[in-house]
Amino acid sequence: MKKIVDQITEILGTAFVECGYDSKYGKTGISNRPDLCQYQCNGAMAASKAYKKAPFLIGDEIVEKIKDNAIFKTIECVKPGFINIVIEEEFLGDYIRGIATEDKFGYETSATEDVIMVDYGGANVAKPLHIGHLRSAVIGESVKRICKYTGYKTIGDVHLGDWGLQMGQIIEELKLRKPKLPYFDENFQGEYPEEAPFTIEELEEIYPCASGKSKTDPIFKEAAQLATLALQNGNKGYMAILNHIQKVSVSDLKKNYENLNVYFDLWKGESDAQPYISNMVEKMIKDGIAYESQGAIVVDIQEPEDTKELPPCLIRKSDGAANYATSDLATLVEREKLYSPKLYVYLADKRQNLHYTQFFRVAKKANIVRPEAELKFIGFGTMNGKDGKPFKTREGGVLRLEYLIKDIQNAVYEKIMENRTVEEVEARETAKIVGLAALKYGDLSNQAAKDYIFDMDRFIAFEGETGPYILYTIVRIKSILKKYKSEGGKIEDCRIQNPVKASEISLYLELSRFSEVIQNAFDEIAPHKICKYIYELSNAFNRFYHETKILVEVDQDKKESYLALINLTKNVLETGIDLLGIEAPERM
RNA sequence: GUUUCUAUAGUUAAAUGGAUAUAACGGUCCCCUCCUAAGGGACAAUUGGGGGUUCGAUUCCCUCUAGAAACACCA
Repeated sequence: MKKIVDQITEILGTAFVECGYDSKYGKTGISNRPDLCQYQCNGAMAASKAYKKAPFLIGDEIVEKIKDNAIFKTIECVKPGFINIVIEEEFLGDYIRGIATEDKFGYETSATEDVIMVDYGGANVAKPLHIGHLRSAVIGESVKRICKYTGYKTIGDVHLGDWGLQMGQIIEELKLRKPKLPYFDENFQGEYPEEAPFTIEELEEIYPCASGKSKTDPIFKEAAQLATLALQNGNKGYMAILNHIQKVSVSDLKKNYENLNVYFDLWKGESDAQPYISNMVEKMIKDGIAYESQGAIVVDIQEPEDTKELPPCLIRKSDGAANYATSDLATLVEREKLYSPKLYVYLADKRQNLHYTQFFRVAKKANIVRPEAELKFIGFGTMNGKDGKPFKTREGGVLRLEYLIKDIQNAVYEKIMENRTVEEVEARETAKIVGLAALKYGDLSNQAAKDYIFDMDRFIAFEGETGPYILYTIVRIKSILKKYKSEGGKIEDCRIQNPVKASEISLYLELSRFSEVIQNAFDEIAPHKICKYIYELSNAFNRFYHETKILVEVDQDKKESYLALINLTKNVLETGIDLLGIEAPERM
């Protein structure tokens, strides 16, 4: 269904053309002065310069041309040259009746076969998720869902950190602890055991221990580097260990991500790119793109139009091992081969900006991706404590993600128990859902690129722009609908009438914005736009709710219209939170 | 040193170059005979400094100040 703003833009665009101006001046948007009008067009002012004519003269001409159109209740040109528009209730009513029955509330999908690859999560094997992984998972999941909703085939890849020095460190430490394992016996011929020689708990202890040693003990560090290289050269025993590490870690990570409502389509890792590396690097050298510098292989990425200096990208270390950029590039080789995405979205800490700039440029320069493929980096800021510094535990350590989630769920539980008399089991269940929503909404409602302050009390508040407030609104609607159904009513039979009261019109207008918001959130890859929208929609509903008695309304048509309206509101809100990766409980 | 990002009410955050900068929290006040008051309404309060481009700048450009970060063999 064509969006209301687009319909108006088209009418105005035609009028501009008929009056001898360019159609682009017809561009109309939501008014930022709701007290004056619902929609506004600023084209007359822009046109005034191009056509050397006073803006209000142009505006008047346009208004004169279309003022009799049935969709406008009022249309006028004011002060410098704004064209202010209020639409007819009937037109609005028609539109809302339309979106209530259409798939995706009338959102016109791009409906292509194109693929969007979302690279997020970024967990490392052998290492539990900590708060540093929160934003990538939460924002990435939402971005993936938004892309999918707009009609693209979307693939989410966790892209595990399972390669590089960290693996060498673990192998070396394991060798010191259990030297008799067959993996370390070069003459071992048989099959390696199926069972991993460690549990996830041991692994999570081995890794920081090894990584610490590597910093203080140069002998250990060298051994770890050798092990890394051996692994990268395909040492059989080491590969088998890597396999164990992956298996043990992935099943644990899956569980943890599931608790966050985050699901990946692919569980690939850096190690999967390994087979592509040598050919890729050789080709780049042969093509004259990559060259040797200080023993390493690098690629220049400076371009003539650059005003600033960009350091070259290192794609092979002097000891011959692969590094970060190498595996990212080689991963692209595989992704191009298997999926040829139209768009790649990478989510990572914004501090990695330079790395992504370098790696994208190399990918383009070496033709690793097709020229038309687009590579986008969404860098996000850090989650800080109330002191404005990166969030730490009381002891100054890095907080495990599961503990953070538990903390917030417990806090919500306390709050539910002090307010209501709900069964403990139900309160626990509700607190789980609401707590997660509070955390995710608190994160997603900020622009990704900015740092934000984690304030538990604010996030779990039921007032203000918070997850719980949105969920509360949904629950409230559900409870009215449930009551209606229990009295024998059928929501499916209810038909939406044209809006009458101001609060009703506002609610209709909010609902009509849905498609626009989705498009905007997708274009800018900005989940916070959806947060803002569902918050405003909730507000519009609550205002309407406050002054409208729904179930006791005596006029049957009106009552049914209200019910259909709030049902639609609920559906839109539920779609909205789903795009954020949030769920709503039945009761709160 | 070079480069990047950030700067908005007391606090936390919004704003395709548009009108009187928008919300929330906190503050002051008001509203339940009523489907969840876990709600609604009212009031006070903000664009770091200085230039420029523009009819019009929180937004674009320059500069200063303050904070954060990245700068080849970690990922």
